[in-house]
Amino acid sequence: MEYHKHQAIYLQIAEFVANNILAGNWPKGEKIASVREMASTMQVNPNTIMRTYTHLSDAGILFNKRGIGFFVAEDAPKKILKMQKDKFIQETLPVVFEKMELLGIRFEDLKEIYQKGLK
Amino acid sequence: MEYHKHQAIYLQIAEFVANNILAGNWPKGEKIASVREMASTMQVNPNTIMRTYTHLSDAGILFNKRGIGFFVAEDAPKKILKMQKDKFIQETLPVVFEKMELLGIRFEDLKEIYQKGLK
Amino acid sequence: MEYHKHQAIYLQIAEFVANNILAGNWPKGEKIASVREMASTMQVNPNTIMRTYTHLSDAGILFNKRGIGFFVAEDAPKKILKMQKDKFIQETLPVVFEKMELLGIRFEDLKEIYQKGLK
Amino acid sequence: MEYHKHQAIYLQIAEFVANNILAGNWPKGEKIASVREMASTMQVNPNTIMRTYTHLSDAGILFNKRGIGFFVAEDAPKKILKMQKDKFIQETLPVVFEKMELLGIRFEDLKEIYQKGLK
DNA sequence: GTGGTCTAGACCACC
DNA sequence: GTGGTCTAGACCACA
Repeated sequence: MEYHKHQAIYLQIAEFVANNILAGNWPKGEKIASVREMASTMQVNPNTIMRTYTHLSDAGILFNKRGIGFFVAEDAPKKILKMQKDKFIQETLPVVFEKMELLGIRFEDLKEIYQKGLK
Repeated sequence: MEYHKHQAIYLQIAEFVANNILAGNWPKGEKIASVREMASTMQVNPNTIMRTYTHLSDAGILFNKRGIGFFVAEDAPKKILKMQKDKFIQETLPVVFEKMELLGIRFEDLKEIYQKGLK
Repeated sequence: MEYHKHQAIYLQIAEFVANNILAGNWPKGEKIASVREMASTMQVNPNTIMRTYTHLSDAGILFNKRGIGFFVAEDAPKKILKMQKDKFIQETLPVVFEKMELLGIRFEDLKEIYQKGLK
Repeated sequence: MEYHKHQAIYLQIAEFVANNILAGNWPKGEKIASVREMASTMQVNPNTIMRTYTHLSDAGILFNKRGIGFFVAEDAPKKILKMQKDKFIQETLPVVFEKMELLGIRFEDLKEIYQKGLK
């Protein structure tokens, strides 16, 4: 896997994990790769994977059983969607709106463009 | 200059030229580097620069006098903005709208988010 | 097909394509010959045909689906007429007006000649 | 000299002769090349040159002295201009007007285009 | 010298 | 298979 420099690697791996869950590759309730194993697969430091798993656990997408490992939470897909939605609203949209301002596109123009796109 | 592979080189150079004009480095009416000269500077084939210049001429950003060279058009900055606006509407917005659909964000939700961003 | 040297080959082929569309040989919405196929038929380099097709697409006479081919646009005949009209105004008329100047024919004389021609 | 097939060769040579007179290469009153000499130079049959000279004599551009040769008439340039003017009005303009009709350009549009061209 | 066109051949992404 | 881009090298008209 290639990493780009515009985002922390642990977040890029978090997206990778999330996408696998969404795709159904890793069913809910199932144990996922251990920190050391995943670190080896992804060719990064185990600490980085730990941050990824902790991050996903905080979001309720994973949960862990001490001494055993990390597991896919029951409603993981739903949580992932919410996570992506939040990220989209907090990171992507502001950039889009800023560029609109720069190019002189008013919000009112958006609706027209949006409806054209649906045709 | 580095080129990324996700966009044609001639378009990347076109953006480079446009940015220089917007920045005021190349005043309107002024002759810009000849095709061969620019090709040497940018380390690409003259045909590629020819394509860049023709592209910008079609957009009204440059004009040329045969046997003399290419020049920055009078209202180049205005045309560049229009070009960027068109590109944003035709390339960026569709992707944004598609992702909105995927994440279950309705167009009506946008207005609220937009107004929050202005505070 | 014979090519004359006073005009770029890709433009002569563009006219050929336009005439076929106007004549109804290539109905709107229909796929036309692929770049390589046409190149073989016309005995020119594929790049030259690519230029022809791109030129006609820029003018809205053709459109293309990536990986599939080029197609005749819905309102192609209308666009072709506009294209020919523009060419006539930008290329033919200036030459006519220049020759008028050379021969000492004033614009006012034209009207009389024009009306005689209608009889 | 190259001949194109869209016009009789004797007329093409007539234009050639006329242009030389207008350019001042062949001063008025001067004897021009004999029929045989010109035929050799132009690589055509003497009969063709004879038609050319007769045509120009009819128009008052040349005159001949029997047994001596053909000479440039006193007011040849003026006659040539009139000849070209007549040809322009009777041959060129009708074609232009016909094409205008075909392209949907009204005579009223001409004035605007004409004045733009003068800028 | 300038732009403009054309060829031959290559490689890529997408379908 | 399709279009799309790029290179290398050539030749042309025009100024």
